[in-house]
Amino acid sequence: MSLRYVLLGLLSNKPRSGYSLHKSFFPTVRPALSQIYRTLADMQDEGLVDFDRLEQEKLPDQKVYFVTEAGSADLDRWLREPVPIRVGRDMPLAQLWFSSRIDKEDVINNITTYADEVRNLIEWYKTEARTLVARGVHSSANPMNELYWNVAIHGTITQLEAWLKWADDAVKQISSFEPKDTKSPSVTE
Amino acid sequence: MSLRYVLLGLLSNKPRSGYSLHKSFFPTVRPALSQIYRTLADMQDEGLVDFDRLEQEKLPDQKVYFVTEAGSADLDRWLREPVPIRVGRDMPLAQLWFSSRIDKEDVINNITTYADEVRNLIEWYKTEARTLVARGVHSSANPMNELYWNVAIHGTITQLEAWLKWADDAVKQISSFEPKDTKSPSVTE
DNA sequence: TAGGTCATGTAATAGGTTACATGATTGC
DNA sequence: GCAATCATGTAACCTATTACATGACCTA
Repeated sequence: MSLRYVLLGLLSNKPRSGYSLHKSFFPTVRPALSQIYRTLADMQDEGLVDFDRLEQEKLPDQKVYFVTEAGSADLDRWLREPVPIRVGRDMPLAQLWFSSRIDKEDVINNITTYADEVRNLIEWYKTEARTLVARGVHSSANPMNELYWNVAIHGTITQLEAWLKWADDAVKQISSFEPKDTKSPSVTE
Repeated sequence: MSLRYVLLGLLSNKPRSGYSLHKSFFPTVRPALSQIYRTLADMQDEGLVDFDRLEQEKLPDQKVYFVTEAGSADLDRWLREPVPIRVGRDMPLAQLWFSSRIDKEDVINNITTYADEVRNLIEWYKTEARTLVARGVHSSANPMNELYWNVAIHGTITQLEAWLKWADDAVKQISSFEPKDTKSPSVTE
């Protein structure tokens, strides 16, 4: 996902701690906290971010990270540059590739489980995600943010709905498929 | 993608060398050859695969890997188990999230570039991929393979078509969007 | 008093890419 | 003669996950 640039982007909206950055992610795509800390440390070494120490009474100190000039320039450069697409690497499809080794029922079962999970995700993006974003828009100065954030969420939902449609088709095709011999082993060569 | 299981699956169809495994992947999802060699070595250490050395005249020796009993059991276990889905981590969407920092025209430009790439991929999966698979089916004993491989390819195409549809929508929405103030900086607080 | 939130991290492991190294054969 | 194909790998680097470690405060 290129964590570095997402962190730069988030910090450019508002400086915050590693802990707070972690919570800024949707739960569905949230990286490990330890990874965020390490990436921040690396970026600081490279001069892309820096931090102010914030002392709090009764709570632990925070390192409040912000984007430097160099970091800001790097982010803008990245935003203007086309980034690679990755398709066809999904594990469920990889499984299917070799599924003739197992029973049809097990294959259908997996696809169904998968579809249920996707349905939940769609629901989440249509409700929770929209709510989170609406709050975020409120705290942001730029009027374009609402547009872009909605378009981005719409993108994820479009993807998920494509998976659902595919899963339905797949289950139909697989369950209705009748090979010459399923039980009696006669055609071996 | 869980390379280990894809390699086990490919080898379970037919034993072959690391070099040959590399060529068995669609170019769009092909891992680095060095990664394949390393994964094979790891799997051999764990007893999931082993190899016979094939000496060729005029060509370098091959290590022809095959799946062991343990490897076969491991593959079957994995095939029956639901695997995680990952959605929303696509870099183009991550970019969009922070694109209010750059010009609308640059954003549209990126999405257009992306859509062109997707169109090419769709074309490829509908022609080349089908051809490659047709050859593969021919060399495979199990009658279910053709079904599963077609369903898998259909899945990738469905995904790609969803991206295209989204890209069209996105460009329309972004180009028609008119914020209150783009040039004159008046609403700052 | 047990579990959750706030807040920082290290260490080990796994997965993946790019660059580099070797060397014979084949086709243009 | 030069590039591509066949065939093996090592080394460095980057990205990501899981487990472990610390410690104060707050709530049930």
